[in-house]
This record gives sequence, C-alpha cells and structure tokens, in this order.
Amino acid sequence: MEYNFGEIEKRWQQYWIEHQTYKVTEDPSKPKYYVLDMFPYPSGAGLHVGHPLGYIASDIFSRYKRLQGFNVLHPMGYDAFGLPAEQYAIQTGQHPAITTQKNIARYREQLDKIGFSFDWSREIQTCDPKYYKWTQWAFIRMFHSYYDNQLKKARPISELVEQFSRQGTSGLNVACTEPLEFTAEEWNSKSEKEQQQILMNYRIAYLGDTMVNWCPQLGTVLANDEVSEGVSIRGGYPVEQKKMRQWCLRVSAYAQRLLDGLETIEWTDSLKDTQRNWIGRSEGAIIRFNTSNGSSFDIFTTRADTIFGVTFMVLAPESELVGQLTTDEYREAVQAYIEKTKKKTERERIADKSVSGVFSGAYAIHPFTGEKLPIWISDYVLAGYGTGAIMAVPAHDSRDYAFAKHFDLPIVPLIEGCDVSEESFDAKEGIMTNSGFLNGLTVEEAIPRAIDEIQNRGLGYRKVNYRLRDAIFSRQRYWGEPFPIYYKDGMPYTLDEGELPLELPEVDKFLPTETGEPPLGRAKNWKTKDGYPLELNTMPGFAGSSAYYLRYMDPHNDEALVSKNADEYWRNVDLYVGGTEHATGHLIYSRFWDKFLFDLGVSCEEEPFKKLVNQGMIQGRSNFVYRVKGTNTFVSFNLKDKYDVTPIHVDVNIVHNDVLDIEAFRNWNPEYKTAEFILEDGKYICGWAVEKMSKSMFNVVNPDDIVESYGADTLRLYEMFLGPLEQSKPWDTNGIDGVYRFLRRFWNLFFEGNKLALQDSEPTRDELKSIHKLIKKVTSDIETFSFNTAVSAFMICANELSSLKCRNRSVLTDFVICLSPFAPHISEELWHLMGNETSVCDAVWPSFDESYLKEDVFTYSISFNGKSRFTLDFQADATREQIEAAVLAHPNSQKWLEGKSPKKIIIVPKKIVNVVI
RNA sequence: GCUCGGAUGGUGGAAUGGUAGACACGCAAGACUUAAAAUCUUGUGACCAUUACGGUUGUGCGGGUUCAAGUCCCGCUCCGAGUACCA
Repeated sequence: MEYNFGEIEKRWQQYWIEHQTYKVTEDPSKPKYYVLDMFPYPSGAGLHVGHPLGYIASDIFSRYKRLQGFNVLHPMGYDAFGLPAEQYAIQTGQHPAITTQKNIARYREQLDKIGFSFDWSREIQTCDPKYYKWTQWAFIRMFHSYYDNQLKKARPISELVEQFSRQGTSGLNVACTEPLEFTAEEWNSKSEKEQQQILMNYRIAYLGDTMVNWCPQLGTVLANDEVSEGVSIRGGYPVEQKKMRQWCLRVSAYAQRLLDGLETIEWTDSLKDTQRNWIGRSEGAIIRFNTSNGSSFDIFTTRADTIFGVTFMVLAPESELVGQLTTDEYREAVQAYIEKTKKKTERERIADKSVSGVFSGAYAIHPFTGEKLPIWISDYVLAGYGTGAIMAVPAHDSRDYAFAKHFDLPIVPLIEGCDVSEESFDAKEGIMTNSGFLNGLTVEEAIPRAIDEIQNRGLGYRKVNYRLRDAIFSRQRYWGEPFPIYYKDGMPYTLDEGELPLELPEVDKFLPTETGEPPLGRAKNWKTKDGYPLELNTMPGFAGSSAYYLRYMDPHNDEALVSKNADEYWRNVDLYVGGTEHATGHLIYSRFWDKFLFDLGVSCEEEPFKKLVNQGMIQGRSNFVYRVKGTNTFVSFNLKDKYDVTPIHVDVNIVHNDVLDIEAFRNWNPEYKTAEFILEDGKYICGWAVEKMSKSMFNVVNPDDIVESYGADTLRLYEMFLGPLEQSKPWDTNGIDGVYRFLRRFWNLFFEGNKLALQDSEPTRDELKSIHKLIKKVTSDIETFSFNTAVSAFMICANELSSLKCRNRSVLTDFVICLSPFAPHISEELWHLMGNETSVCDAVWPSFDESYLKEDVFTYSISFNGKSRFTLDFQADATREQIEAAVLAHPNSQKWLEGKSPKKIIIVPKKIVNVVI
C-alpha cells in the first residue's frame, strides 16, 4: 500500500480538531507539565523553514510527556504589537490591526500544516484588549509599589506614604532614583504635587528624566537591548543619546534577585553568563572627595587599593557636577567640549577611540595625602554608571593610562616591580608599594583593607554596583499598549482598575502630530479621564511578552490575570524553548515581571522558566549559477574555472541536490528565457554557500512547500535530523530523501500488498532486542534533547525489523508509539489501522526491559600496547583467566608479542582486551 | 579587549577515556526495467597492497597525563556568538 501522506495528514489534523485532542484543563489527578515556545511576532514574510525548528522540538517533548502520563499545557499565541506593522501602516495607511490579523492568519495556516499539539483554545494575542488589560493592570500595580531593600520585595506605596508622614526618611532602606532626606514635618507640609514628585523617586513604574536611546528615523526611544552598535535592531537606523522624561521600570531594584535566581534554574551556563554580565554586579566602594572650593563629590571604584595612585579625577560630560565644579576661567572650553560630545551619535562615540577631554579648572583633595588632583572632563567616563565620576589611577587602568599619556599627567605605580613605561598594569596581583598603610599587602588583601580604612575615617563606604539599568518603558508609537495614566496638574495618576482595558483609539495617521506629540495625540475620540488628558506614549514590545506565560494558564479570565487555582496548578514553565536573541531582553524583563507579581502574591513561583533550551538558528543555503561574462551562457560548477564567470544567486526551489532544473530556470526570469548551458554529465551543477536566509539571496525555503512534496512528518523528522538542536546550521533540502525513505520503509513494514499484515504471535528474541534497544535510546535521547540521534535510532530499528521480516503486532505497536511524538500523522494512521479507537496521543509510552538487551556473546577487540589488532568472541560469563588464555593462545598473538611475554593484561568487560608488552 | 562556544570523510553529523566516522546525503558498481524514475543489494576517510578475514596513517596545530585521548591537562591557530570605554 502506498504511503499517501497528503491524505493521511489531512485526515488526522481534521480528527484532532473534531476530537479536541489537544485541549487541556487542570486535572489534579495528574502531574502537570508546562511546555512553552517563545511566541512569534507575526511578520509579513510568513514562516520559513527555520522558524518551526524549536516548535517541533517542544512539540515532540510535549507529546512524549503526555504519553508518560503528564497533563501537558502546550499553548501558542502571538506577540502582535510591534514596529514592522506600524511602519507598514505609515507607508500604506493600512491599519496595523488589519496587517497583524492577516499575518496571524497566514502563520496559523502554516503552523496547522505541521501538526502541532497546541491547545489553540488558549491562544492569546498581545494586541487583544482582553489580553493587554492585564499588561496595563500590572503597570498600575508597579506604579503603586516601591521596593523595600530590607524585605527584598515590592510593597504598596501607601506603606511608604505612611512612613513618610510618621518619621520622614529616617531609617529608610528602599530602592530609589536618588537618595532624599526629609522629616515627617517636612513631608506633611508639602503640597499634593510636591508629594507626588517625591514618590516618583520610589515607584517601581516611574517617570524619570533619563538619558535614552533616541532613534529619529523611528521617532521613538529604544531600550538598551533594542540597540546594537549604535543602530536600532529593527531597521538599523542610527540612535542618539538624549535626555527625556520617560516611563521607566525599576528593574535595577531586582538586580540581586535576578542574579541569585539564576542559581535555581536549569539554563545553559552560557546563557546564565550572558545574564550575569548584563546585570554586571561589581563590589567596590563609594569614596567622597572634597574639592579645593569646599564642595565634595562621590566616586565609585572597585580598586580602593589603588587610592594612592590617583593623580587626577574625571567627570562624565553629562554629569551635573560639571556645572558645579567648572571654574569661570575654563567654563567656555568645557562648554565647547560638551557641545562637541553631544553632537556625536552613540555610534560615532563607539567608533572614535581617540582620547579627548578638557580640564575643569577645579581640584579635588586626596583624602589621605591632601594632594591637589586636577578634575578633568572626558567622555570615556559614563554618566549612567556608578556616580558619573571616577578617580583616575593611570598606572593600573588602561583607559586612565591612555588619558594621562595624552594630557601628560603623572603616573604613579603601586605594585612592586611593575613596569608602566609602555602600558598600565591592570592585573589584580602583586605586592603594594608607594601606598602608605597598604604597603607590603597583596592586592587581594589591600582592597578590603583600604575600604575598611576609608569607612573608619568616614570618607566613604562599601558599595555593590550593578550595570543593569532601569528599563525605559515609553515608546512614541501607535501600535502598542496605551498607558492607563492621566495627568492632573502635570502629575500622572492611574485609571481605576475597573476602567481597564484602556483601548487603543483610532487615529487618522500613524505619525507624530505637528506639535511633535506621539501618534496618540491625533486621536479624536480619545477618552479623557474626567477632563484630564491621558498619556500619549505607548508601551514597548516587551510589555506584552513579559507575563504571557501566566495568561495561558487562564486565558479567558476577566476577573484576574490568572486565577489562584490555575496558577497553583500550572505554577511555571517547565520547559521553555526559544532563540538566544532574547537573552538580555525578554528573558530579563520576564524574570523581573514575574518576581514583581510574585511579590504581589499573583504568581506562586519566583522564576518563570525552570528549564530553557535554545534552539540554533537555521541559516540559508544559497545556490549559484555561473554566467560567462558578457553572454547569456551558464557554465556548470566544475567547469566554471575555465571561463570568466559571474556567480548569480538562483532560487533554491528550482535546484534539487545542487542540480539545476533548466526548464524552471528559463521560466524563472524573462532574462534567462534564452539562456544556454554548458553541462557536465548532462547536468547543470550549481555552487552553494551558507548565508542568512532571506528573500534577496533566493534561499528561503517555505515549510508549506516541503509539506506539499514530502509531508509534515518528513519535515518534522528532517528538521530534527539536521543536527543538534542547539547548534546553528544551514537548511539544506538535500538529504530530506533519507528520512522520507525511512517513513516509507516503516510504512511498508505493516503491509503485504494492500493489506495490513500483522501477526499476533510471540515476538522473537531478536525482534524484542531491536525494539527495546529503540525504546531505551529514544527515551534517553528525548530526555536530553538529542533528537537527531533519536531519528537515527528509528532508522536503524526499522532496518533491523525489515531484515527480520518482522510483522509482530506488539513490537510494531511499541514502534508506532515511540515514533508518534516525531511523526504524529503516520503514527495516528497506523495506530487506527491496528484497530485502536482512541488517539495515539492517549497511548502509554512503552518501558524497556534490560533483560532483552543482554548479549550472550561479546566481541572483544584485542589490542597490543593500545593498538587494536583483531577481534575475538567470548561468552558473557567468560572468566578473566579464560579470556587471557584464549587471547595468548590465538595464532595472531604470537605475531604481535614477538616472543616477549606480556607485562600486564587489561580487560575492559564486554569490550577490550589490551595486552601491555 | 573580555566572556562563552566550536574545529571529526566529498557533505550534514555519531562516539559514558575503550574497535573513530553510527545514521543519512552524495558517489560508484550490480539487480529489476525496452528505457528512465522508484525500489533493492554491495562498496565508499586517505595511502600502500590486493594472495588474503592484510598493513600504514588518520579527529585544526604543538606538547603532556594514561595500558588506552576526538574526549582529560598545558600552550597556540582559525572560525562563530555575545558584550564593550562598567572605573
């Protein structure tokens, strides 16, 4: 009987819909397992063959867990707000909602063809008001919360207000933008507006004046993870630094918990490392320096031990200290320098490695020696890190060194025997010298000793600093969640939770207003709250994706983000599958958001994603034809060196196993209608290269086309067979025939002519051995995500059973169940043909029996001095003496022993005998 | 610069320190066919032999540990990813 995948796949996809096979509900009688994919942004280009890689892997795992008796939650949805739909709207006038819905429909159509076990009744779209109601709700809660450093959790802001009115800021230990001090009387005598301004300093969602990444082309600010090398990730437009009043999330308050949480989850070490670097914890000290005019300022350093090597100070150009410290004499030069650095874009600043700076005219006083230290201003010091000011130790910091050399400032070495004539000595090792009370100590000892001394003298204190910045949460765009915020007397207030969702209004154009307000400023019927104006910014892309995994647990609940009941059953994601590109964006924000919800008691787990697997990127594999210059003649790959040729990209879909379909090529482009070919062996062979998968390279392979010609099961198996899941690899349709042949061979195991031909007899020992070997291998391969070797195991077993002429019902039943997570359609078909009434999804994963895997006879490899020479068979119960005797008695042994007697004989059970001579 | 990966046939890739190259593609030969496709069988790292069920060599390079190293250790080379004046 023919393996008609088209018919089979259609039939069972229909069956699964009709029987709601993949619908799940909370079932306390079963253990839960939550498998989640990073939901896609539905782009206009549709899915290419790389996108489903992770979905197939997670689908295999979900189906496997289900067969093992778990109640598996495996949902899918769309991250539907975002820039491309809005850019498209600006160009075409088509409403982003329409574009998005169209793209979603296309995605769904493509996904459906691959046979995923998603519970689509739980589908969410982040642009759906019913969904973003809860994004807005969480924002309101963040607005009304502050972070208590003592309790290490978020608390209602009302508690802070109460504390202010009772005791002011005394004894306060909370996360804030800048430390403030006031008494209860002062607080109580402030106006409503003044109090609101002060509270902004503490809210977890707050309005702050911060340096932001401003992208003029996109007309919006961007988060740090949306910018790379000075250009926007989406679109690649230049980004500049600008000070703006923006909504921010106090992610930095959670820095330590985000760091500590990494210890409790199963992520790869490299991803944890990336997050650790991004959080960037560094231990050091804040040291106060007095200036010659009587004021003072703080610096942060991790090298307090180098305090005696400070020869000058440097301020960031953006620092507020610049204005306070600069003397009148130098004011003009400083102003000019600041103007110059401001003009540079982020990108230019990165590219420009040259040293620049200007003297402020002011001096700091060295806290130990009383020496006068000139204060400089330079853009190598960042306003956003530490205090925006540093103590420069040119002998032991390469940047300070470069600066000192350039401006001819003194360099004082502090480590015995170090040579700083050519470069600084940055290593944290050696014995201190020229360092007063630190002399003779190692660097390791000197750091804490120096900080102790500084603390004792009241010059500063120990401080842990984090690189992690607060997230900038405003976007000057249309296609995002509106803020549930209105302004009264210039201060923001939240809408009542009962007024949510605050829906996105209609606008006539998706561009900023003439007065430079965001697009929402155009809304005619935009609601006002009791006559007060609403916030015109919208939320960024990561807002909707930060807590979506919670919403899948209870997607239709209008009363809560997630019910207590559903949350306590599903808890958190057991397996999260997605790309590494979200390592510092989504995966930080999600963890932050979840920790906040955990503090509120909404989420019962402190980490959202227990185990995380990163699938590799699928790159494109481009094909080339070679046109002889100045002609319309194309020469085959191996003959091209004899001609002067230009390589031209050719659509990979008209090339099979690197052989060009000449007819299709002539029809591909009118230019090639009359093309001539110089063939080899009657074929035109194309060249190839690995490139990014993109339309312009003509190397995009569409999953629909593969499903059309080979079937979804073949696509699924082949994507897994291509290589290790985590590894990046090019898509190469060559080779797909291998898994396709396997499926047909497997299919044929069941049939004699057109009839199902199964036998109910006892399986033979060889059949049992083969199938139990498969069960063992596939079980362990799925557990370790080695899907590529699992596919090989299927092929091996099918070949073995085929040569054994196995028709045994129980053996083939186990095979079908094992294969069903990988190739659900063919498995479902065979499962039903074998007389089962229910879906193969509800079968039970077979267990393997080691006793069938036992060998009677083992083939030993006999080595002499580690070099393998011949093989010998031994019974499993052969004794050491028997083996030794047999080896030495073997005629070949004489040859390798060369008359000498062995020093030692090493026997590795069941495998190796090594004779050491 | 720093951090983390990786390097194995013509290709994708297998190998708890124990017969390197599983499995698959491709290629070659054969069977079936008027023929082609499909299918099946056999072979396939390189080199030397071919009377053999033979020998030599071989996992980016150079050392080391071990009876035994693709795998562990030290020192390089190249490639990829992330990050970057973070004091």
